[in-house]
Amino acid sequence: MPRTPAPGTRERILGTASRLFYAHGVRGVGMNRIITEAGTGKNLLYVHFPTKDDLVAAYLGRTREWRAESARRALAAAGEGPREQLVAIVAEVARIADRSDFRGCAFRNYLAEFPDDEAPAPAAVAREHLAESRATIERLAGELGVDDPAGLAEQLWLLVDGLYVQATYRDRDERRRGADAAVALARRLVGST
Amino acid sequence: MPRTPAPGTRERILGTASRLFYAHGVRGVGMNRIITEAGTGKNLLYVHFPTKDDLVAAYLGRTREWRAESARRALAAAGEGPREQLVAIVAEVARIADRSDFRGCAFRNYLAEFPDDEAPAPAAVAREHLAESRATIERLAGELGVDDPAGLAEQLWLLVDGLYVQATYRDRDERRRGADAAVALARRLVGST
DNA sequence: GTCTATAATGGGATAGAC
DNA sequence: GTCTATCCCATTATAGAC
Repeated sequence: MPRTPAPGTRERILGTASRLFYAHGVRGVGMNRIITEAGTGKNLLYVHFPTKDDLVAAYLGRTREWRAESARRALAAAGEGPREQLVAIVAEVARIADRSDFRGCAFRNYLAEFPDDEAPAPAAVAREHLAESRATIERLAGELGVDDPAGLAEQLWLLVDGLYVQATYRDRDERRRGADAAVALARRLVGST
Repeated sequence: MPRTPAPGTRERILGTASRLFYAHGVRGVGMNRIITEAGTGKNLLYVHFPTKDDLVAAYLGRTREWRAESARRALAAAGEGPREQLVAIVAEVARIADRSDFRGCAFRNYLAEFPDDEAPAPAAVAREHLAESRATIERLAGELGVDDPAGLAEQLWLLVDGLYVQATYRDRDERRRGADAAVALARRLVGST
């Protein structure tokens, strides 16, 4: 019976690849660099991830998981009403966008880099995450009982989009100001005190 | 005496390259493809643009010019007060973002694709354009005489950022709704009727 | 047998030569 | 415009270390 391969290997490769893809862009990072920085052999990487697209899809899937987990925790920590939950969503993005190592949304960055969906698997992960995030905002806006829940959801989603893209080109002080403005505006939009 | 080169050649090359860079991303378009689709010789292209970075910088510079011209026209068509001018800025972006061939902001897309500024010239063009656009909003917000002009400028800038990034991944119907929401929110923020 | 290290392969990239 | 030089890419094959 063949021995189980070292259990940490896959995670180590994926962690290194994720860090590099996120920091420098997917096309800006070659497989050789991932192999070198992960300290693994070339063969082993291709056992776990037969193609680069598989590795990219795993990177986006991993990012999607921790983003969903982070959002889930933020919603759990907020009050139960849809008003508090909507503010919590924007505030969570604002808090993330304020981190020094944050360089924008991995999914939006990926779709900007590959507009033609030439790699179906990673593009699907990115689009699914965006659709799911947006659906949450639409659902909460609907529970709010306002006149135009769809319009409110659009406006809040604009703030989320804006927060993310600012992180791709603004310095940290500017991002901080953008984050504060986004949270303040979100509170105003949902009619919170 | 050597004949003057055909005057349209440079523009034709640059036009073809711009269309391709914008549609498929800078890294997604090779020089061979530009040469083929422009119907020019390889020599001629490298005479006008010695390196790909030169061509990319010219593409962004050209885009910057028509964006500045379009914004100038929108401001001239709007009322003279800062209130109307600020709404006109957001409305102009919303109108552009609604076009079927629009695929987001060329500068934000470029910076998402090349986060490391490895090519100094194009990155400088992109960052200068963003800084200049933002300065216009800050100036107009300052002329408005509100309590927190910097905060208002941040909020309007979030809308502009959001409008642009939505165009990179949403379909046209969704973009239309986002554009309407952005203009409505901009009016509300500046206190317009 | 599991992994690393390295060479080899085929394709496409920029760029230059003629 | 075609042809070539040089390089980097993803991927595969080979050789060897523990």
